[in-house]
Amino acid sequence: MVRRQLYIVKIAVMGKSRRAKSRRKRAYHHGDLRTALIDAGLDLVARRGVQALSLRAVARHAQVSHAAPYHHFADKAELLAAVAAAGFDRMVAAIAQATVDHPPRSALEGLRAVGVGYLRFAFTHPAIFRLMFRPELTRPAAHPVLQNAEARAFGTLLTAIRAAQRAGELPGNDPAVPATFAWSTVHGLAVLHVDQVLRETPLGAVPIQELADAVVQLSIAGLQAAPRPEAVNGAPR
Amino acid sequence: MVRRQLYIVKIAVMGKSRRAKSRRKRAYHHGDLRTALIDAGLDLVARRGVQALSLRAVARHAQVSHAAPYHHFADKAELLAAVAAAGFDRMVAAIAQATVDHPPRSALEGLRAVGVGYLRFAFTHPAIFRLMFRPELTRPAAHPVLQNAEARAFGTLLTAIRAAQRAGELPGNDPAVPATFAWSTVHGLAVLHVDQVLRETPLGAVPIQELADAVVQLSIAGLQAAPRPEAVNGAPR
DNA sequence: CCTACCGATCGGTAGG
DNA sequence: CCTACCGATCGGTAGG
Repeated sequence: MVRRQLYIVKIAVMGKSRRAKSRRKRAYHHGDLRTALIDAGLDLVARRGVQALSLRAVARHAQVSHAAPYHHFADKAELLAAVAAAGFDRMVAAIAQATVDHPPRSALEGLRAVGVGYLRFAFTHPAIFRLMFRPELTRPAAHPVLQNAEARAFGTLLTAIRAAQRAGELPGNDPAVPATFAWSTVHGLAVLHVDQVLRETPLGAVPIQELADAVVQLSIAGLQAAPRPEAVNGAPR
Repeated sequence: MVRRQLYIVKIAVMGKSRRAKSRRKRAYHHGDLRTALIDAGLDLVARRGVQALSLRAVARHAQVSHAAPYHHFADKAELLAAVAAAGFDRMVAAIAQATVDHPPRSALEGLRAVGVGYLRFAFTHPAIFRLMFRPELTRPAAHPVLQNAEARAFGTLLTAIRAAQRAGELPGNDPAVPATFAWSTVHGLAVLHVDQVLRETPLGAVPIQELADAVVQLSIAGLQAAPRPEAVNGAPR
């Protein structure tokens, strides 16, 4: 307790003398370093990419020593998992915003908004998106915080599928396979774009937004057509 | 020239004395170190994952000093790009094998075989697959070898789509959007599985092979339904 | 929450 | 193709 007081005093003085140079500094020392580190991680990954996300770099970005994070996180993976979890929460917000921007007039349009929101988030925050799906950095199996955030994000998709099924706009009543398919579709486009793979193919010419709309559209078309597995067996349309 | 002879003699002797311990060693010194390094990279990534692919580790795995690779590759990225390119070639082979295993009776079945082959490769060689789509490690823009290999792989999909369009089994005559959609679909499932994301959702229960078949099926269904963009606007089936 | 320190690894180069 | 070496960075811990 006594020690903590001393820190705050010391830092307040430092903050004052350097205020012009880095105003952000003082804000990080009001007792919420944990949040400050997560914000620093989000900002750093957005600026410099996943590669730059060392524990020391995040600490530097938050203006603390590289030993400080260990006060709030067991190790590097736990810190990055928390950053990734924050990313999933932002993705959920982006999806919610997409349904606000284009109020759905049907359950299927609600589903489309989920896909559009997912892609919008990935395209707007490519580096964070990358981190969110890099299990060797975040070790999701060991970090319930991250798993829960993932579950919330996935839940928005699951809910939209279930709603469409209940409304009779999609066949079946088990959302598992349709959800996997819809997720695969938008996730695939997201990573192909974010990893700049499309750019190296003839497809690079088509504007990404056009591809995004088309892919979401085709995905829903596939879901609607679901209960005809024999269609592929060669019979012409 | 003289120097090279000396190396070979020296290594031959070493190889002899250690033959029981590492038979592979001698094979790496017949003048094709480049290939040996690529093979070592493929083997190493499969065993220990993308994380383990340092230039030095690859050299170690190939039983040469860590300076040796610079004789054949400008830097680490060029080596990893060559490994990734070899991965794309193996993927093309896997796709070809899938069409052999299940000879298509229609253009659409040919397209399905491409998707199944893609997924089979990803599931069989997850770590190599990961490397193939990690541009920060391979810097594809700087390595034509890799870009060409990517183009060959993508070409198999493009060809299958075009064939289906010409046969009248798929609508339209521009393969760009259908190819992007089909690729996104299988690629999305591949990375969600390889990155073990599905495992952390309720979907983890469904066997991956079942998901793979369903996703390919639904993808093709979406392509067939393509020319009805108004279908999503709420009209019940 | 900081300073100081550890061992380890890395990419790359000199120089033969 | 090797040995020896460089500078840099890293994750983590001691110890206060």
